[in-house]
Amino acid sequence: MSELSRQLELILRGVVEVIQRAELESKLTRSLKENRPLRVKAGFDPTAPDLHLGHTVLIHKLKHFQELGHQVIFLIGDFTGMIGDPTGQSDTRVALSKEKVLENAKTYERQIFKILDPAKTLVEFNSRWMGTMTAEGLIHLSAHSSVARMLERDDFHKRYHEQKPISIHEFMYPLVQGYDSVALKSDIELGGTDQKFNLLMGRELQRDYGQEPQVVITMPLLEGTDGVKKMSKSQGNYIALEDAPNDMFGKLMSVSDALMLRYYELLTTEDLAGVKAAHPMEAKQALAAMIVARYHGTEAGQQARAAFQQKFSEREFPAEPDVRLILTLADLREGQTIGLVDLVAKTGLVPSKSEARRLIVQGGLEVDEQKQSDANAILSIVTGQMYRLKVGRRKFALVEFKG
RNA sequence: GGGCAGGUACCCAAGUGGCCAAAGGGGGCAGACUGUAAAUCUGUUGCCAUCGGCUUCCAAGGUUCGAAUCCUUGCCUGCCCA
Repeated sequence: MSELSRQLELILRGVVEVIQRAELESKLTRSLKENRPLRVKAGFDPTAPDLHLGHTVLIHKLKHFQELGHQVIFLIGDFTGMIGDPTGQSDTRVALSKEKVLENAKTYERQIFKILDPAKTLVEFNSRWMGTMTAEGLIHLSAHSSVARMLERDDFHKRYHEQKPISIHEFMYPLVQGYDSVALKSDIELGGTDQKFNLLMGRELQRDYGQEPQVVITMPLLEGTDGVKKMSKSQGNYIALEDAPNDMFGKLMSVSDALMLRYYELLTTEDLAGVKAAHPMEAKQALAAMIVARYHGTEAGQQARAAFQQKFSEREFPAEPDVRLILTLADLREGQTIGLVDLVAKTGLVPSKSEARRLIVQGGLEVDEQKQSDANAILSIVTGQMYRLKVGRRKFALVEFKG
């Protein structure tokens, strides 16, 4: 197999679309001939402090390029993050402060290097060129596209017809992202399928600025834990790379069986037929352990699995409760008693007393493994004794009174 | 600048003087069941409380015995015209 086809095979694994395939091949051929690595860019907006599994689909693809000896550019959209990518959004996104964006960006670098080789990765911030662009420059940039062109985009189109607001600055987003490719002279840009419009804008702008247009490679979107919408920070359906091992494990277990297969497909190299043949719960636990191990180490993966089994499969009180509550005299009524509702509320595991009451009536409270469903019950507290509360399905508190 | 239509709970969305703490859906939570924090079914979903009370329907005023509902002003959004 030639070096070209070897590279192509790895590059094309799992991708949805390549625009244009022929251009990719000629870029690769030239790269090999001239022994000059291609500049491969993928951008991420630091709109939340965590990268999540959805991003890793792209990062793994970057990793492939890195392994093939190309120059990987991890672009942190600290400037675009302040605009907010309107892609797929039905509302204007809330603009983030510069401070917040920078704070988030810092953690990104640390997180990607769990996958990418730091020595071979170029980390860039688009504020480097956008932050110094003059108003004149911006206006010139915006002259490269038109309102009609923007409204071709389905998300804008919908919002426009649903009479929902579209702010002018949202039109700037694709332009700025496209300009990033000009500034970085990128040969290839990776993105999710939803990014196609933005990615293509890079090609147009590069042409306008006299550069050879980048090749666009789109990757599938990973659905979030709800199984429907794409995994996204703003939807809250994500599994962050820096989620604690137990959280990460639990979130993966809460995914539907169908979605589990999708995760196997996009996040692992496991044989899918084998996964389907396995017991769903076993398969899901194996997946969860695998992913936790990837980001927290093998041992953490094992431990998370054991903790999960203890807490949910066997419904035992966990080694480490969510809350340890020490009661003082001020918390108790006369005769050293406390109402159940008050007790549950004091753990802070429910937002209000009404919620605590509801939970109790519905049978969601256990004290020392005894279900307590009388909301008006009063508990006598013995000094120094530990009380183990199970609050709802997955929250536990250890309560003690020290006189 | 002018005209018109809107702003309801976490989200979407009914309600257009009392029967409204406010339909319905989504989401969340709980229970049952199970193979898991999956699926399914059921219940529940402002706050405080023993009956019952208190604060909500963009904001501030007003009309009324009584307002989410009517009036005034303001703020915000969309459409049409300029």
